[in-house]
Amino acid sequence: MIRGELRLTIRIHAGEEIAIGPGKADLLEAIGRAGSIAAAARAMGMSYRRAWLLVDTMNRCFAAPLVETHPGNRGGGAQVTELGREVLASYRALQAKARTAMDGEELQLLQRVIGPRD
Amino acid sequence: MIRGELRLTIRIHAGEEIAIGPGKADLLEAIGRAGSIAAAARAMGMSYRRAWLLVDTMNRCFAAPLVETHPGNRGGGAQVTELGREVLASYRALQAKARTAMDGEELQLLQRVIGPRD
DNA sequence: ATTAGCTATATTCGATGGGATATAGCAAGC
DNA sequence: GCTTGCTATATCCCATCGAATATAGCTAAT
Repeated sequence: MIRGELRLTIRIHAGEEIAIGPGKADLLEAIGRAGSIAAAARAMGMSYRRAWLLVDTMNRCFAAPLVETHPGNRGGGAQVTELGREVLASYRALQAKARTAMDGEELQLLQRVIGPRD
Repeated sequence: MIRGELRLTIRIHAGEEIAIGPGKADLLEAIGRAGSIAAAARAMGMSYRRAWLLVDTMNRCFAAPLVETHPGNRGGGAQVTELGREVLASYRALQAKARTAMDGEELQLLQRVIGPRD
């Protein structure tokens, strides 16, 4: 019998665009680890184009860039800025707070009544 | 200067499908008010087809239907079942708990650093 | 019986998102 | 100076989503 899986999505919008959400947060982390947009994209199994577009949106939505980029092979790549780290940490903190806040009887009820067929 | 708008999305998955999320919860409420899928769809500005598909998914994902339907003009329509009301109430409670849990300095930081341009 | 308005379903079409691909420019190492 | 692997961008193609449309069956009121 399949039980319900909770998925919580936090997005912060800036007008029409999504300044940060789950995908962008993950990408930010991946860039921090990988040191470049291209390597982060490969690690996440996403196209460079998509990763670049996400970074571009983030950088445009915030008061200052979350990711700094430099062209070139050995000297090039991308780094997460100080603001980027702050934003990421705040986003993760929000996720954690929301997640723990939801533990309770309502969630258990919902998960309990999820489909006993297939 | 545009400030960030928070959007919190709670989804409960049953395998591949979404058993309930923000759109289905709103639809459930609209059906409760309108008394039919068709009227609810009109009220929400969505096609009957889409509304029906959402209802179908909900009914299949849960242990018992959240919406009971009856064909026909005057005697027909759709009602939210007791389980449907429970699920909706629980979902709304989860939303409220998560929303209030997120109020704090992290959220304020995020909203403060959202784009001062355009 | 006819009509109205619902459920239930198939088909078609247009918009959108994202992958794949192709350049072009740049910086460091060889 | 050549190569490599990054950034930055345009183009094309395909899959998916949902609106629009078209039936068909049902039920109650007229």
